[in-house]
Amino acid sequence: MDFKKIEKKWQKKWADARISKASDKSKKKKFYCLEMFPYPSGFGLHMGHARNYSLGDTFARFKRMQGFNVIYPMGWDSFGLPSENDAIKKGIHPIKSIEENIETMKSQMAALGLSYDWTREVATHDPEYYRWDQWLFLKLLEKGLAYRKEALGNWCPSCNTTLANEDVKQGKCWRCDTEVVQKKIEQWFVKITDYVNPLLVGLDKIEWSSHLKALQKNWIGKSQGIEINFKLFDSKEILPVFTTRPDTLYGCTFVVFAPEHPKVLDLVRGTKYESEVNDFLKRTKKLSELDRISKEKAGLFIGKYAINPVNNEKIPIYIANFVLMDYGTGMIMAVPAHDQRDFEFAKKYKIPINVVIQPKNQKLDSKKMQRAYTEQGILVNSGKFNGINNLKAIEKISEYLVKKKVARKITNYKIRDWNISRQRYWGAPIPIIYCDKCGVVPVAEKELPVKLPLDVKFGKKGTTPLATNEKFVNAKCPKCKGKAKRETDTMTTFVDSSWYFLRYCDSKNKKQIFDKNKVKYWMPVDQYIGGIEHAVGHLMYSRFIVKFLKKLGYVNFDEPFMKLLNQGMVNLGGIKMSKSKGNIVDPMEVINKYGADTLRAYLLFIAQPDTPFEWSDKDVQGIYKFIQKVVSFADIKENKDKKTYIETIAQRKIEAITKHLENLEYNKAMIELIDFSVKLEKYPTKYAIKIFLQLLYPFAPHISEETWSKLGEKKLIALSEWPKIDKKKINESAEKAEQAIQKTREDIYHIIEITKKKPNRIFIYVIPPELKQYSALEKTLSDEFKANVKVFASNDPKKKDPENKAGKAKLGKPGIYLE
RNA sequence: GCAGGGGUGCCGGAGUGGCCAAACGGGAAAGACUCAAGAUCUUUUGGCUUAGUGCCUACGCAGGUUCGAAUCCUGUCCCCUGCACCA
Repeated sequence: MDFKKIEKKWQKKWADARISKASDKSKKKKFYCLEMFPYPSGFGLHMGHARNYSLGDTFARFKRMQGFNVIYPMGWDSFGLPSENDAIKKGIHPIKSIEENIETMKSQMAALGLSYDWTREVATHDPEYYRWDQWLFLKLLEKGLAYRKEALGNWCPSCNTTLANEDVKQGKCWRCDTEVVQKKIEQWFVKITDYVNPLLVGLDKIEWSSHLKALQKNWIGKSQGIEINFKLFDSKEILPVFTTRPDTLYGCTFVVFAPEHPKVLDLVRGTKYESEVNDFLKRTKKLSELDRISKEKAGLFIGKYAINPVNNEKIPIYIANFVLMDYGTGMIMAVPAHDQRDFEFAKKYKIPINVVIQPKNQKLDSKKMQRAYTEQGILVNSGKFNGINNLKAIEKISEYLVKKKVARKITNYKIRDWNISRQRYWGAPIPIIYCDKCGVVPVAEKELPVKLPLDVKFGKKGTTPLATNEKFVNAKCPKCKGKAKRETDTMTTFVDSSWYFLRYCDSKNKKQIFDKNKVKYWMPVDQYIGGIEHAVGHLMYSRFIVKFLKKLGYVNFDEPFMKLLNQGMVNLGGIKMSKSKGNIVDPMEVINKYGADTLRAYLLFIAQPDTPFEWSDKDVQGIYKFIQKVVSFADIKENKDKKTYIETIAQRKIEAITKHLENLEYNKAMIELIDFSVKLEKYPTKYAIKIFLQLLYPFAPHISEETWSKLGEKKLIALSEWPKIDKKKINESAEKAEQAIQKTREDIYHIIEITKKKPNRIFIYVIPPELKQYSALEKTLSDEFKANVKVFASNDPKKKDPENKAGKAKLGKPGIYLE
């Protein structure tokens, strides 16, 4: 079987028939099927891509057959670090490597039989693309959503750039796994925090997995509580703290500042604590984020006291390494009796522990406590709130404090503004000019794009490649026309990818980011497919940008991706396939050996699409056998004996496979297909085979097309209509079954009558799938009859046919057998 | 700690109230073909077994509902994934 030849042939025929073309002008209902676009890597497609795109292509082909006007585009997330690093190491300019890589990957995608509409292709390194990144940036700036500030940022020492919080996974760089350090640097931020509520509320509208939604919810980290004002002792100064547990306020025995809190130095200035505090700050600063977390709680009394507003107690003020500057107010009220961290700290520094919540019918002794009591309970030592359940007390004490004007209700979020600056070359330049006179000046919209110069030097220490091109750096101030310098940072590639799906709708537009009407027709994306690693990055940014564009009036929807499927990883040896681990199987090798259809069908069959699976060559061979069986259907002899049976099966398969595909249960659909093929082998009819091929086509398009044409079909299967259930056939079959059962019942009575014998057992051997009804037949027989007879029905001649069991009774044909 | 998802035979993985000792694929065993291997095909693959259309034990564990439970309910144990000194 020459798969390569067959596959090439059909790929060409599909291209000639333009089956992938998504028409902007169509009366059909649209369907937007999208996969996350790849970075054009020098290593080409990996198995993860193959899995991702097989899922997408199968779905797109399915939807086309269902009669939708399907847009199924592909493009390139072509800015980014790897090619820049290659440029430094190997001296190849990114523009060269990227464009070569794109060509390679494109041909690999073709080999896999992916039916993209290439007329809509985009590449983010194209100035015609990134000018709209810059345009977006200017819009954000104009609306006050982009700002520049010097702040502690996540710095990856290996990538030599800052990272957004979303790029840091478990304290490490998402790209290179290097531990991230904190570095103070001036960067551009986007106020994604202005959109927390829409981002949260919008989740209810979209069909994403609860897991993914939870990730985003977690990341946004909404928590409602109150900000309580503690007074500085002997002063009018107010120290606000944020808490979600005002019910424990009576048990607060100290307050703690984050070490970096600016107030701290003010408070100790000129006191005997100053040098000690400075020492402590120096030590904490040295620690990386990770070390700081893993280290034991450590802190320092700073010689000052605060007043607990609820009982006017004078309590000491500390600084401590476990308090975060960028959450809440950077200061906490510590309740050692009921918070484990505070408990440990209090034990270490011998601070009093006051129990204010107790379980019912039990007294807690603070001296004997081994750990904080964090369960529910009844308030004690809490003045007029004694005896109240602590959950209820949260509300009561809050109200009391708000009334007293020492607190206000507040909602806090964990999510931070989005740092978009990268100190790297291969990205979209940020369209900003710095003028000594006028300050920060945006480039005018009509001057876009600010082109990324190709003539730069790589690998110069202490500077970025962009800064080595003086022609680029030195610019005229747009305002005063005086000498000025350009921003040499570029944007994170996540800006590029936060709107590319909109550009597909109108990829050639030179006048505007896109035509509103075209986007209105195609968007939102009906089915998005991609990795879960983008849960809080790309998927959050895209939602944000779309909401922003809606506010600007550019789009009329506020959620870009209605349905999302996160495909699972492909493992080998128990871990994810990766070049660095050396455990990869190259999809192209599999295609060369077994053909694209085998690879696709295998990837879809082997596991639920969202579950990781272990690669197995043996399993691939199993699917290969199946594919070969399909080929043999082209010259199979019809067997009309069981026409009704196999045609009814066909109806069932249409129903099941359609349902499974709609639910993205590709593996189950494949199981049904394989099962169908087993039955077809036994009772083949042309009608059933044709339905089978149509159902198989989205999964294994080439071989389905080939077999289809060998059966004498002139029209492409790709252009055929998705099979519909033929109710007549189902009814017909049900009727037949009903008749057969009727007849069986009569026959049983009849046989007994004429033989005058009472059989011990009756075995009904049947083919039709309505086995349940046969099984129920026993119940319809008379009681007297039932008392002596066992009725058994089976449709499995293989297992139950005694012929196969040590040559017992002959049982070749379906019918009634009495013993 | 918070949040999400799971426990089915040798393995992967279907099955959500009776066609279930459990689909489909892999593995293993036997046979056919072959000088042989591979490929292919056929059969077997929980235990007992008088070989039966039988009995017993089984879908993490323990109970419950039901004529009937892998499937529903309650409790419990275990595993995975994400976030995390977030106050």
